[in-house]
Amino acid sequence: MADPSRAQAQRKRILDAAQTCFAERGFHGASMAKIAETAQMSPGLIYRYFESKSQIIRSIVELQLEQIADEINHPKHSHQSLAEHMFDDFYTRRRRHEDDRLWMDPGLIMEISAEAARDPVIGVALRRFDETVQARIEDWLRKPQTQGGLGIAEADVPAKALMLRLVIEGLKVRQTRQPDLDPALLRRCLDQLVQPLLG
Amino acid sequence: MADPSRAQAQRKRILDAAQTCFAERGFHGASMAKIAETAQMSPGLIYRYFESKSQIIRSIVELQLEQIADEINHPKHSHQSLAEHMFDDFYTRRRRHEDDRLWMDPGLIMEISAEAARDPVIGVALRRFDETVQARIEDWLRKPQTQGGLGIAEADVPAKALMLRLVIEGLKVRQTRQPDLDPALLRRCLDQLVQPLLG
Amino acid sequence: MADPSRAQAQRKRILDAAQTCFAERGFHGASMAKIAETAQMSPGLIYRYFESKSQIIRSIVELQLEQIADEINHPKHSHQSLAEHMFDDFYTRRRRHEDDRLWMDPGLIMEISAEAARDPVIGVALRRFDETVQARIEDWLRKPQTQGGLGIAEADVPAKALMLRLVIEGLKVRQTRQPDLDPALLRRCLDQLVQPLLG
Amino acid sequence: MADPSRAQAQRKRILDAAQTCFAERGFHGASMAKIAETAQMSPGLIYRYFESKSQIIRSIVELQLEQIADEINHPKHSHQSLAEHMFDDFYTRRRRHEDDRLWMDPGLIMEISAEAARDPVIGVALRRFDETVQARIEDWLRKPQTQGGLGIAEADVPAKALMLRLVIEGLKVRQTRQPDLDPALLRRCLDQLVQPLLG
DNA sequence: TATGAATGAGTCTTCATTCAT
DNA sequence: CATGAATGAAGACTCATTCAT
Repeated sequence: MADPSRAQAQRKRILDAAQTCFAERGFHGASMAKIAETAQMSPGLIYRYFESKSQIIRSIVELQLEQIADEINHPKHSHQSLAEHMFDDFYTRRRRHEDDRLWMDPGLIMEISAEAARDPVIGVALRRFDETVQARIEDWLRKPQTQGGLGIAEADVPAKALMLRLVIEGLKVRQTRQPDLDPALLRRCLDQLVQPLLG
Repeated sequence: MADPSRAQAQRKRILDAAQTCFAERGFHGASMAKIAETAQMSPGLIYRYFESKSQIIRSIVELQLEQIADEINHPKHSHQSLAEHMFDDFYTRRRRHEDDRLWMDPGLIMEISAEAARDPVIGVALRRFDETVQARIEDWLRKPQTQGGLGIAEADVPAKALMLRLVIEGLKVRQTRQPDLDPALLRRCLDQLVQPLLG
Repeated sequence: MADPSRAQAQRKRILDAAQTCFAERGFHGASMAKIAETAQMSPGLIYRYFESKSQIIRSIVELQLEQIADEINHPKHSHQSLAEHMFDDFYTRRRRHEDDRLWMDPGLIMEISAEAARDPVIGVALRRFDETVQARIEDWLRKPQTQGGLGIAEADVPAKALMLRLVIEGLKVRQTRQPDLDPALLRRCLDQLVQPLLG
Repeated sequence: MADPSRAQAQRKRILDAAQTCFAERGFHGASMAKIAETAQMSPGLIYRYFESKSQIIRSIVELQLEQIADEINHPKHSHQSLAEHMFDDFYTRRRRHEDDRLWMDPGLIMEISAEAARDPVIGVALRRFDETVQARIEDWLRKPQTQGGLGIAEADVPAKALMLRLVIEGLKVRQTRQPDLDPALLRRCLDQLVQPLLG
């Protein structure tokens, strides 16, 4: 009677609901009851698919981090200019992924960073994914432009990858606090920041 | 016999304890009982000096933001190269201010950003201080180098101020997640980022 | 499976327990824990059915006031002599209504009067019900005896209604303080008071 | 060093303050801190003169009851018509006694009645004073008019004393809930009630 | 599988009372 | 005698989790 695909679907419903609630009210502000209501199921049922609330938080964190990692060198972005991509990303907060969950919700990013300092499991996960992302960014930077990369010299890769991360993460913070930032200004800023990255 | 200096000292004890607890467990993970224990006083006593837990959170937030704002154009940094300053800051997480409270605890920065999305009072405070900081950074950028500024042309000031903020805030995030980042790498990265800022 | 009748039954259990506790220890002397224990449920469960303790108090107040208002011109009393009715009422403190809750608990009446001076919601409710009761008493006084009223001349109605209320409320106070009052004495007293009311 | 008159004065200050606070917020709504503030002294000092808060409540109750008992056959009222006296009393809620404490604050009367059902000491005190008052009213009723009494026949005294009490206590309740009652109406009502009392 | 009522430990907060000064 | 800071035991209320149905 165990239907793995149904179980999978239920887990997804829960995670979707949890993500929505967490983005709105934070990990600690969102109650299981609210998550259950959002998922249109009973609170008790959630515990058939997740051991505890912190398991849900950890799953959300893992999913978000995976999505970020996937996004970094996603083919559809490789032909875009880097600045353009970051620019577009900034103003499309509410864009939804194909699985209907928000992609890198900036509020969640802050929550995750804060939670990482507390839940050691999340801390480890965050650091592990940080490394993955780092590796992918570096790959992307050093891959020749003919293969969708930037073709940067090996010696410059680590520093430039770090530069990229600083700006990307700084953008996430700005996105949370100043989502209506003047687009023209941001565009100019990003162009100036990215030029030396590529040059 | 109402001793204002004692009251002040008690408030400080409470804020110090709260900051420690908040940095360790987050605003919502730290209980008043734990804060009281850390401050070595009874839970009830805290309420002689603060109306509620959220008043304490708001006080912490204001203090942190004030410290950041003060630090931005502190004279002792104006003669330092910008990259050097940011570099030093990164590796001195546990440096304590003269009043013995941690200066810009990176974990707290994440908490504040997360909390701002929930507590509207903190949201407003954060936005107000953002504007203050923005103004100070711009002042600093446009002030002639003879007066300790960077002497940047007016037209470039807004974009460069934004660049600066992105990198600063990106550094805060990195500081939380990767405090043992290779110093040589960071140094190289910052130099490359800051050069175009000044040029 | 949301069972409205169960919810109704639970609300009743809570109100019954609350009324018992309030009558014994007063609105402020009765703790939610004690009410929960009396209702044989956990404290948390109460909050599924009532928003707060003061909502419970208000519900009790409303119920008591409704019962009083209902009782005033209840058909079964209209054919009784007025004095007889008041007399009977005095000595049946512990009589329970068909819904098993005490009817016009005299201790509660004092609590309500005291609380009305503090909780404005209760103050308003009390004044509103006062008016309702006033209107019903007046109706009863002026309705012809053939219809179960007293057939009192319109000009005399307001003063006689007030007389009635003074005596009724005075009886409530006596009931609290001197429940074992000599029946024969009370009977004689009421007869003398009511005669001029009717005459 | 023990100055009995000073101690007496301090006790009075405390009781005055307590009465004010209790009348405004009830026995349980008034905190010791508020009473201390009203008495313009420190909370700690109160405990030099009273063992506990409930001792203060009991003292207040005793004082109120004594004042009521005293007032009943106070010479200055004996030459007044009874109805007139009750009428005057109704509309002079804020009149202050020579010792500056409110006389028979109606709100307090409700508090006391409610508290009597809870604190057995107060219950006993209330019943004891009830008896005293009863005796005094009866004395007054049976004393010849030449001596300031009403000269009522012995056989009628108990019932008429009870009638008097019912109306007096009913008036207290009305005073709490409907202090702006139409004076002409009340006058008419009282006249009709008191006539048979005297006749 | 699903419900949602029920639990109870834990949270913030208040306040009568004590005690060092 | 007097202060008021300090205590700590409740109190109202919340919410993750369980379990009978």
